[in-house]
Parts: sequence; C-alpha cells; structure tokens
Amino acid sequence: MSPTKQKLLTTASRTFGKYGFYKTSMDEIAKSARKAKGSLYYHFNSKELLFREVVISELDFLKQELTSIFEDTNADSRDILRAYMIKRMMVMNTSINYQETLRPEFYEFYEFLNDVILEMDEWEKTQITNLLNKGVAKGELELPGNIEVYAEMLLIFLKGLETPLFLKGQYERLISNFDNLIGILTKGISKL
Amino acid sequence: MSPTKQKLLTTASRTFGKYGFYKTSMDEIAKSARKAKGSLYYHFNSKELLFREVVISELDFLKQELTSIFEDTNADSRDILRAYMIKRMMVMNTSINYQETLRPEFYEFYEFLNDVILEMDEWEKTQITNLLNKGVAKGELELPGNIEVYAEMLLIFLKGLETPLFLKGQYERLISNFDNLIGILTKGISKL
DNA sequence: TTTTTGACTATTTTCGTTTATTAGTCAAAT
DNA sequence: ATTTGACTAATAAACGAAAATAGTCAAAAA
Repeated sequence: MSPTKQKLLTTASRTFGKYGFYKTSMDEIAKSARKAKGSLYYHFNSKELLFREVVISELDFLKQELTSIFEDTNADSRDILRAYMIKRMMVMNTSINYQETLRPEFYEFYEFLNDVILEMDEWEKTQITNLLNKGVAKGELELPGNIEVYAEMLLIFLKGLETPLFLKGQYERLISNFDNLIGILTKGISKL
Repeated sequence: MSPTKQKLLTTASRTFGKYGFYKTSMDEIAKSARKAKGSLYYHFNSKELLFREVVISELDFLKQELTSIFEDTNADSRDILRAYMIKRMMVMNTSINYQETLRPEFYEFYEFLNDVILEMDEWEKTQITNLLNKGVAKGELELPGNIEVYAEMLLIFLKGLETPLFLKGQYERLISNFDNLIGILTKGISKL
C-alpha cells in the first residue's frame, strides 16, 4: 500500500473514530491528512467504500490476532477456546469503527458493510467449528447434537455481548466475570 | 378492566401487531374497535401509553407463564432452567408487539418503554438468580464466581438470540437445536 | 505511466413554509 | 363514571431554495 493511501486510511480511521461516519466529511479527512480530496477518491472510490476499508482493516487485525491463537495446534482445545473469547473481546473493545456499526442508527443503511460482517462471522464460525471438531477428535470435548450450530450459538452469544459491553459501557464490569462464564461453558462441553 | 377498555386493548394489540406502531393511527384503532376515539384517550392517555399497555400485557402473560415454571419447587433446578428457556422463547415468538421493540428503528425513541423492558429484565434476572442459588443449596449445581453475573450473562445470551430468532426468521431453524445447547449450559453448571 | 491536485459539478442535507394527517381535548349525552 | 364525535393542537409530509458535502476531471507533478 502506498504511503499516501496508508496515510489517508489511518487518518480516516482516526477521524471516523472520533466523530463517527455521518459527522465526518471527506474534506475533513483530506485536509487532516494534508492531501487533496482527489487522492481520497483515487484510492478509495466513495465515502462508504473508505469506511468499509477502515472497518476491514480493524477486522483484519482481529483475524490476525485470532489466527495466531487458533493455530496453536498443540494446546488443549479448551484453552484455545478460552483464549479466543478473551482476545476477541479485548481487540473488539479497541475496534472503535467496528463498534459504530453496532449502533441502531447504522442499521438502516449499512448494506455496504453487510458482507464484510457476514464474512467475518463465517470465518469465526469456521474457526470455532474446526476447533470443536478437533477437540472432540482429541477426546477433550464432548458435544451432543450439531457442532456447527453450537458454534453459531456461541458466536451469537459473543455478538450479543457486544452491545452491552461496548455501547453501554459495561466492558469493565462484565469482563472481570467473563472468565468464570467461559469456565462454565467449557466445562459444559468437556469430556469428563 | 371494563369491557370497553379490554376491547380497545385487544384491538390495539391486533392492529399494532399488524401494521406496527408508526403505521397505526388512533382513529384506526377506535374505528376498528367500534368505539369513539375519546374512549381510547379516556382509558389510555396517549398513543405511547397505549402501546406501552399492549407490550406490558404481553410481558405480563410471559411472566405468568414463567412464574408457574419457576414456582415448581420440587423439580430439579436444571429441569426448571431448561423449561424456562424453552418456554421463554416460545412465548416471545408469539409476542409480536414486544418483537417490534427489537427493531432498530424503534430504538431512537422508545424511552417510554425502557423502564418496562428493564423491569422485565430485572424480574428475570432475579428469578434466574434465585433458581441458581436454590440449585446450589440443593447440591444440584456448582457455580464458580458471582451467581448474579452468571444470571445476567445468561439473560444477555437469551436476549441476544431474540434478533436472529424473531426478526431474522431463524426461529424454526435454531430452536430445534436449542435443546442441545441448553444441555451443554446445564452440564456446565451441574455438580458432578 | 501512475499519482496528486484543487477548482468544478452533482448530490444530498438543511431550512423555512405550506398542507395534510393524526394526536389529543372537551362539552354534551348516556 | 363512561362514552361520544366535532373540535383544536401537534406532528409529519411535501415542496422549493440555500447550504453543505460527496464525487469528478483536466492539468500538473512525480
């Protein structure tokens, strides 16, 4: 990625993060990055696509962080699951532009982001499913019923936590108890 | 409750349920109930309060259904928990006006309902907490950490399921696997 | 050739005004 | 104490003008 494009993306991320998607103008971003507006449109084709890139970069970072956890093939699957859930919430807590997509005002029109979120969901679901399958194969886990559906529900749970945690400012309060909850969840799927 | 008030409430529930809060006019409700609009305002003081009563009546019904489950003091706490979760989702699936409050368009201004939802949340949280405490006392359950927080998170999970289940029409698909998930959750908190 | 620029155009939002619809009132009747 | 419907008040929709902002492009720079 060219230095200009990088600069624009970083500035956009910071400005969107500060004022939100609506209250940030393309002029503002260009000016703030000391670039011409034309450059913004040369590298990104529209405001929506620019914001999309910003969110994608946040999710890419998250994916990267999570990949290194999932790839630790020697560890106990329960430990990986625990590490995944904690890391996921920690990184998301700093993904301020992703967090904006959780706001209700955003729903109406965020079709241009739908596929990005959906793809991330699919990716996570696949990772969790693989992990659980591996855990079962190794004799560490025991899951009745459809493993993929369990992965899906686990994801629904984690995503269900996002609004209370990040938008309603309960992160500090709830995260301290998150570990106990994970303990219960992992015990529930452990082979005894 | 007087027959007229009852009639108005039922009609309002049906009409709101069909067209939603915004697309339903007070004239429409009055006409549909074969009553004068003044009667609506005699019994309910505003459109918002009327809708509030409609939602309250749905939640009252839910509470009533759940109370009879929670009150079964002889049953195993795990069975009660299972029955609670399933019944909750079943009744909510028919609570069409409550479901409307889940819509993002509704968020912006539903302050007039906030306390109703919050009170229901508190009620459920209390019921779950009591049930878990009882289960621990009876030696059926084992929970590390704060029981109230676990109850809270369980509720977050159930509420997190509401949007995919009721607004995104996944009820039929997911509910059939719900039982397995509950099995995992209860195993996680069971004393072995 | 690729990238950058900023004056320019097109689109969208905002604001003020009018009109239509709907929420809410009340004196009279039951 | 409750019900009624004509009535008023408040809100939303429709519209055009003005302002703000998204998006374009020919020329310049790298």
